[in-house]
Amino acid sequence: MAMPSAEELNLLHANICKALGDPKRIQLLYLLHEEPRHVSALADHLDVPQPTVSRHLAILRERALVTTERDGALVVYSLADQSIVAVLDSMRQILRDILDRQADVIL
Amino acid sequence: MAMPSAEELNLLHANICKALGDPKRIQLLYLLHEEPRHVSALADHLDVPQPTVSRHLAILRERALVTTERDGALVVYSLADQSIVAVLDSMRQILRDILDRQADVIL
DNA sequence: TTTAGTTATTCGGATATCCGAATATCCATA
DNA sequence: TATGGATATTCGGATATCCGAATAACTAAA
Repeated sequence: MAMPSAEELNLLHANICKALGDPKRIQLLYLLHEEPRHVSALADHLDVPQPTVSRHLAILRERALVTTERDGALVVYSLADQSIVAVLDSMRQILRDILDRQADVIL
Repeated sequence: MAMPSAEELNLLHANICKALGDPKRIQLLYLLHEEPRHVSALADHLDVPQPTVSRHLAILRERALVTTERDGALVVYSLADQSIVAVLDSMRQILRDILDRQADVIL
């Protein structure tokens, strides 16, 4: 993947968007923006079972959106690139504008 | 949907990301950023059957990311909010940074 | 009102994603 | 090396998404 073609880049781009396309994963990224956290702390914050969080984290990890570091028995997750939350914030602003303009948006 | 809860907002947010999570739809948004275009023009540019483009456009339309205007027999699509491409560009930059750092990213 | 051109929808099967539950793996400590 | 806590993975069925093909719906012009 030294020089991805425009087509490959679009595919990777879409895969990142797909990784963001889940409410739990969005919350995970915002939580990790506050501070690095280990898995069970994230599971507590999201109030979902630990295996579910681990699967979501694996998806973010495969896309290289988060990184991991071992701390004894814990695995601490961090954002690979803090600017991902800026992207999420921009999208949220667009969403607010859309909601202001019209209300018949698919839930 | 006057005052969406944080949870609802996350869901809408994820739905927008999901709408972006397809290479064809990303290309559609970039094409519409260049200029408003009608359906068959978009189909030609993407080299996919017209019904496929219409279905992708419907997904973007349901999320209010694009708007339509009739011009005789044609239906002209436009970006509802031009800043969506800024978001896509930011994501693309993050993607480039990721690719620069490591190569084992899921295709 | 017929015809031709443009766009939207439906149907079907293949594929992908989701989650709960169970379990495997890894690590530190005793 | 045995134990317990933390994390990752696998399996299964339900659900969602994808695309090609066929067709329906709409528009303008004859």
